[in-house]
Amino acid sequence: MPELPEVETIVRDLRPFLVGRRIGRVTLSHDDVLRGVTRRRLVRRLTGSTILAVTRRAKHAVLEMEKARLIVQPGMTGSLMVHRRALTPDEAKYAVLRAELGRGQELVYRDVRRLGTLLLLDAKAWTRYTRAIGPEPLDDDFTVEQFVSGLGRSRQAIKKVIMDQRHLAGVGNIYANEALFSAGIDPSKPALLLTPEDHIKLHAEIRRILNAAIASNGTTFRDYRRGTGDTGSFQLELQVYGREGEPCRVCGTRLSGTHAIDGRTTVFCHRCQH
DNA sequence: ACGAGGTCCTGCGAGC
DNA sequence: TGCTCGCAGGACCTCG
Repeated sequence: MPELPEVETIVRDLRPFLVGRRIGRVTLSHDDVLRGVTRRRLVRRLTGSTILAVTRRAKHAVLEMEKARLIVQPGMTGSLMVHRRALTPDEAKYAVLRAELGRGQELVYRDVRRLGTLLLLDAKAWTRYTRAIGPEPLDDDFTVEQFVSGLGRSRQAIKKVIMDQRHLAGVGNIYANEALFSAGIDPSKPALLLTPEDHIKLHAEIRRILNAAIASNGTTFRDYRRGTGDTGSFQLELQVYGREGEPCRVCGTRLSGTHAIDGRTTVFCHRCQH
């Protein structure tokens, strides 16, 4: 679920509540969200640590502490928020990680499907981890040239390539669909067949849409909630995602849908996109 | 090297 | 009403 704009929203919402706070009691309901760390080690490392910074890399929220970083990858249904009162039974039911912050506040990672993951990385492991992820599309120095070199000469569908986190950070299924529509590019077009004009348009549209989605606090299609617990509102601005069979907002053509690209829901206008 | 497909999980809505 | 089936915003793995 959460793609770059959703995680960016979460991180911005949580930052004022988390920076400088010391973590008290920590509980974990399921071990299956952990990667490369045991429950025992995670709990021991978090307990008593002070959160120094809350940042985002790709689709991950990063809590930086003195000796380690907690990486939260929300997957499809993960959410992260600070509760300022006792959790309701429903909130508690899917709370995977709970970390007390004092003053009756609690940081909660909630994940219904538990496809999300938690990692605990030291400085060296973090460097290795972040180096394997592609460039941040919203960085000031993310140029068209950098974008094109990241695409490689792949014959794979452009949609799959821009969703590949090794090539580009943070773009998931919703924003890949939207950016390709706005750029007028067929999602199944092999990356190596994109024209220089395609590159310029797609680079610009990815950035424009991600920024617009952040301004709307993300897309709540179903589960996504901001760090405040509220929904985002970019779903009101989606042009193609979730609109299969409905008329294209530009030309009125019935929007097509397929699962042929990497098995993911793809919606596009066969008249506007080539 | 690449594409296809399965896997991890649970909930929900459609259809019977 | 109640059941089963397919599908869901992600990422990783194996197989051919």
